[in-house]
Amino acid sequence: MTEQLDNLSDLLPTVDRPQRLSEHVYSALSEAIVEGKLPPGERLRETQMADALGVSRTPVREAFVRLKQQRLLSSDASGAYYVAEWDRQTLWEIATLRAALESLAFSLAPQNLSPEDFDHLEEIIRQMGEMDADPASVDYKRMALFDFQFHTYIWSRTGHDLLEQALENIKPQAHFYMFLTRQAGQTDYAERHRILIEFLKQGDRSQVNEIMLDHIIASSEKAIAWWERRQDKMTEEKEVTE
Amino acid sequence: MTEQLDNLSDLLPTVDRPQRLSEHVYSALSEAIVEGKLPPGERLRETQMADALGVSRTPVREAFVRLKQQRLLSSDASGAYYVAEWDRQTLWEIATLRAALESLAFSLAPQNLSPEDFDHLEEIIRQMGEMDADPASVDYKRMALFDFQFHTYIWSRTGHDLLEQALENIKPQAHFYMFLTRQAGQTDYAERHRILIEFLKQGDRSQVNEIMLDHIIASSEKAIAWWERRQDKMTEEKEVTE
DNA sequence: ATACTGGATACTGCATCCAGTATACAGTAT
DNA sequence: ATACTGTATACTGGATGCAGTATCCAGTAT
Repeated sequence: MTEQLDNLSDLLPTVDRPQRLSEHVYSALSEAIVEGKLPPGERLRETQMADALGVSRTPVREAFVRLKQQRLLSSDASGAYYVAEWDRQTLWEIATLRAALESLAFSLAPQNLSPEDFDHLEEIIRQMGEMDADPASVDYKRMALFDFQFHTYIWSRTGHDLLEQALENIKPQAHFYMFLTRQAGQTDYAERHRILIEFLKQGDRSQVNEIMLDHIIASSEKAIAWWERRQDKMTEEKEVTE
Repeated sequence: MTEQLDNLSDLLPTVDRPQRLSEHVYSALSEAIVEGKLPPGERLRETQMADALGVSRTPVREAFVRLKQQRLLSSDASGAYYVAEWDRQTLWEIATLRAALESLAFSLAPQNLSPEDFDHLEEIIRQMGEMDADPASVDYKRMALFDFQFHTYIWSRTGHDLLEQALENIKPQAHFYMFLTRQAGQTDYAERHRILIEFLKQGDRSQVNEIMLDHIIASSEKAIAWWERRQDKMTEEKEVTE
């Protein structure tokens, strides 16, 4: 047993360590909040949540803290946690912040994009196009998946870990935003992303802000209007129940 | 006792709640790290830190998690924590990310700035000028204070909570960066901020990126060079000690 | 009935405890 | 001596315990 095997780590698959429980709790909660399964304003209790998920309070606590930082939860002076109630202002903040970060991403990525990368991105757009063409088949979750595949791919090509993480952090909110625009009837995802590819290929870098503002914010009014209508409806229903 | 006092909260000073312990731990650690009191690469143990600060492990844990998110700590697969070791790449990431966020801040703030706000900002610059004029008296901590007063004031005028928080989150890193540029001999703080005021007053908004890149990144090479020299020196010293 | 007050209940923040795993070290074999 | 291996120690993630405080509700006074 004295042979040299200095490339062992290349040969063997890495054992995947069990994720931290707080990660699970975090993703379960962020998904539920974004999809509206946990109604805005709802109070969340550590104990209750721990019991529901079959874990102790510690990981729940950690997830709560993180969700609060991301504005998916809010908390009052006494420390009680609530599902955040978003309004026009919040949605605007999310959109503008994301636009600023994506601008940086899109101004950095081009220098690291190979022809193969573009093939990959175009394949994603092709699939988006299929869904756009047949609105009946539209499944917002699948479309969201494509959208995020596209954007996270760009993020990974920025060579900028901190930026990548910042974008990752507002992903749930962006996800929610996408959920809205889709509900509001948007069906030109492929086309809108094709514009981005064009920009990456040969765009004028100084235009990056306008491009991103258009991509992310332009459709916001429609989405927000839809959101506010839904809000009203939910409030009514609540009043009936009570 | 039936008089009406519906403006009670205006009359009485609010009782200041005791801050969370994890906040104290967080700020103590971030300061220590930024000022190099905790050497990069140093392993930090929850127990040790808890004992040192006279608290239990729980708040220390919470602070560690937050510091890790902000890249002030790193941790390996086994979960052990270390003071982050920054390199040229990290410093570049911090500077570019901050520039992107400040760009957004500086494009939003002008519409909310009153003449009084400008008076306030100019007063800060005046004090900076005094320190610049007399390099011998320079106290980096005091200058950092002015710098942050200036910037956080802008942040608070953006009307964008999420952005404000994002900037607040990279404040320790920005602070460290400032610490570097100061060591590297920069003495034109007042002048550099005067440019920003000019921009806020009447600048061409589409130039915001260039302005911020200049303000934040232009001096980075000097700072990074200084940093790398310091790194080398510290490594040598360490070798002597060992 | 409505408004107030006191006490029971419940929840959060912090401390401590426990289990599983990594690290350090000493003893053994080469 | 150097390399290996088994054990003892220590550390982290997660569970639980405890104290202080907020919330809820019933009983009393108006």
